[in-house]
Amino acid sequence: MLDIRLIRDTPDQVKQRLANRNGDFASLVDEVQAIDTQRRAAETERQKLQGDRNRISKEIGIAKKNGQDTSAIEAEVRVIGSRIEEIGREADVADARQRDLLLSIPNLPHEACPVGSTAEENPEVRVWGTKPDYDFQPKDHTVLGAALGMLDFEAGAKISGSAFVVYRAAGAKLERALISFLLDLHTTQHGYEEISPPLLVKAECLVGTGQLPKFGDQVYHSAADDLYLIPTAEVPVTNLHRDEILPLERLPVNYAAYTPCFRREAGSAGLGTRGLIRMHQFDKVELVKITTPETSMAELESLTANAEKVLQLLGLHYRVIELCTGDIGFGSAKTYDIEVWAPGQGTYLEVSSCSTFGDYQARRMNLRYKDENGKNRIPHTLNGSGTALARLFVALVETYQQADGTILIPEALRGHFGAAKIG
RNA sequence: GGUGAGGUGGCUGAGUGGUCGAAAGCACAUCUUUGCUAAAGAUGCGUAGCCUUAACAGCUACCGAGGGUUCGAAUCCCUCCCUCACCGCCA
Repeated sequence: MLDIRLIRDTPDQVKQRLANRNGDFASLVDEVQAIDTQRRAAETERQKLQGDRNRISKEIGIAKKNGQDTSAIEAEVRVIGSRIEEIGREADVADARQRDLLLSIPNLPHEACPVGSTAEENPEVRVWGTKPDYDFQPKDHTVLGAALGMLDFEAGAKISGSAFVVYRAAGAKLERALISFLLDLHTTQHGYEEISPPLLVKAECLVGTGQLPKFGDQVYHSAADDLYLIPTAEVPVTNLHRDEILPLERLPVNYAAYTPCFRREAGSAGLGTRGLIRMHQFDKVELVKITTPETSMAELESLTANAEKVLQLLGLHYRVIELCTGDIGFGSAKTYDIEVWAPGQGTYLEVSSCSTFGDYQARRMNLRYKDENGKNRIPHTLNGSGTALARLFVALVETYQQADGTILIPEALRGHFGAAKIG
């Protein structure tokens, strides 16, 4: 969430920067300011009255010790007490309202984030490789998957409904090989610590990373236990340090985690899309960093580079685009998307989204660190997919398909997969 | 799931209704002294909010969480959570 002081001191600048986003947040900013004024007035009065009560109660204690009658003065305190209750209720209501409002205001786009309103205005940052040529018509991964017995969408639908899939045989093994390939790369080459977190988390975690309260309809929820299925490993992994004060030596924190991700995709365009492109459950290796504010921008570049390395090693053509202010996520200050080329689709697929959240998430989850002067400061959090598996699977299978219907396994993956081709 | 014990500041640990935000020790920081790879002493040392300021200071809240009793709660009552031990069950 945003710093209330920033809103208090420079509301117009805050509004101006939010105006570059999609949606109208100016009225929320006004409302927060109004509530903040109310809250502080009530808070000040409450504290003054509490001070009075503390002082007088102390006097009562002393008087009683001296055997004096205190009934009159006790009655006086009782009046103060009921006033404290009254004004305290006001203060609490205002406080809760202020927090709600702050939680529903998105992050300020970073100055370095290009201004724009739609995805069409996202600048392309760089391109790696070229679109491969085929002397045959490249097939879609669903066709290849069915022919090679790797993907079974009917079984997925039968067991769980639409947008679920069953990987089988070489498909299941390829998925598993990709997961360990990604984890090994990031842990041994890029310095990340491997994390295997719970897949069910408490509501506080989702508030911390920003999915709640606004996007509650997108996550699966177990009502009986009030636990949520994670939509991304970002949630449990970033929240590992919720409510903590990290020593400076601990930074930067670098975590890599493989988890399945669960998303309801309610009202989402493309949910009916054929194949693996948009599923309710998919695998992903996520990279998470916690850094000092000074280094977060540089860390965003290295995080993105770490994710790109995956595609380079696999020999997959991709491009990196930068999201404009109208297209970045709720909590993000700046985001790069990595899109891999899928020949069977004839389009680029987003396989990674690398963002810095500035101090937005850290503030929500009360995460701090001690700086060199021993002062508590708010660190920056970053995350990026390294990468999403289902779409990587699509790009890989479609890119390396051969005229005879077999699929070549790229050199870098053969050790993990244990064979040079499928079919 | 059952029974028992317990949750106090970075750690250990005292504190069962009234100058307790909390003794003491450890750790840490600064200073002093003796001196040498250590010792002694002094001082400081939680978090957040409010109000203010050039700065200091002041006030309020926080002793697992939330309620309650009371003029006053770390301390009494209720609910919940967590940890540990043993038992049961179990991948």
